[in-house]
Amino acid sequence: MATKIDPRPRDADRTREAILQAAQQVFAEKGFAAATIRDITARAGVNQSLVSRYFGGKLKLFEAALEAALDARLMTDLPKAEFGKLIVARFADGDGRVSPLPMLFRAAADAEARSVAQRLLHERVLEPLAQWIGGADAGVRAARLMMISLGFFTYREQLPLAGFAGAVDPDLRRWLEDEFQAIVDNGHVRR
Amino acid sequence: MATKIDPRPRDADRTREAILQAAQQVFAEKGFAAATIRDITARAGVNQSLVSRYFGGKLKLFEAALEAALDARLMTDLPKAEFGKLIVARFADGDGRVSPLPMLFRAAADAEARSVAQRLLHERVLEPLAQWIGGADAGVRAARLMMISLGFFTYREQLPLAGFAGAVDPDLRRWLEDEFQAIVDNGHVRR
DNA sequence: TCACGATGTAAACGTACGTTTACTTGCTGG
DNA sequence: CCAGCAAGTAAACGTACGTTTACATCGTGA
Repeated sequence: MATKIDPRPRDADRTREAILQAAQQVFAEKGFAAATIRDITARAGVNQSLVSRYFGGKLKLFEAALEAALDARLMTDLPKAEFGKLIVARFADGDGRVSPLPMLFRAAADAEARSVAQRLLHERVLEPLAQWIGGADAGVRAARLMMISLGFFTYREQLPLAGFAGAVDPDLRRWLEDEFQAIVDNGHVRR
Repeated sequence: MATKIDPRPRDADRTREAILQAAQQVFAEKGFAAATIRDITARAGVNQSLVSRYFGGKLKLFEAALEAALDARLMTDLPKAEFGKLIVARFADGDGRVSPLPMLFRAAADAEARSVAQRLLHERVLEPLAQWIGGADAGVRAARLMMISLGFFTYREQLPLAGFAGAVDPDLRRWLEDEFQAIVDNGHVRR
């Protein structure tokens, strides 16, 4: 028999990364409580015990996965001039990355995961967002942005209704674009 | 020893109702997966096996509880002229009833409960809402109303941030009122 | 070379859950 | 008065989970 070439030689960093990526997917799909370590590690192709070894448990893995997902800048990398169109396109059509938003609010069912999500949402999303928006009422405008985003995601991915699971209704899309654009412009919807 | 007066004589209907009310509370607080039958029945003061006996299982109990919570009209009982102010007051300040919205989206973590929530949300909330709003684009406007409501609840109760858990910021409140009012008026925000 | 730590695995453990079963208690119609 | 059914209970069952443990395997520095 030919010498077996192991396609995945022993590499702790690579294994850690594989677990982390699988965790991002599974946590985003199923939420914290419904996601199982057996599912995550199976998707990563590694043994289940490695989660405890490398991350210290399920909650710590969730925290690491959420933080990694939030590492990619979520909104503040877009040009303000066309923010509305671009952010709706990113949310509605996807851009290939795993969005951290489903992870954020699907985690809320579990009390421990919720407190982690709260802290990270505040530190990594809301504060940078308010800074990026700027101005006196930046906090309120960031909150509005967050509320609409969460509502959109909840409505679209969490409770997808008939006729809404696919493409977004053009009128609804235009309203979303206007709202998002108004928030970064001056807080008022221009119509 | 004096004769013991049982404060809760055998009464299947009363027991059923006690379970149903406890279920509404616990499901709203913890979501479907995190809520346990033992917790619900303990709060109702009855044996755990009665859930299977009276409702046929946890999922059926959830369906019954959600349907009962949705029985109270959620939005369409308010006068359209002051809809914005009143609906925000109901959402932000509460009106004593158990709101079905937390149940709705906290259920979304579980796949089976989610499909139940989807169907009931559509049948019992969105369709009556669109009918109540009326007009050609009633569907889109109902969707906007639902998105903002879900976003508000998610942001407020699910991921309560520092400074947002208590009273709602006056500016944010005004924005919410305007948005809600505009949806029932003509779909456009008047400013 | 080879012992030893790093890496990975399989199996077992303890726990908590939803559900079912066997049983007890209380009421009521004839 | 009492048989029979409704109502309620306690305990057990089967399962799935996160975690831990004991063991196997690989690579590498002295």
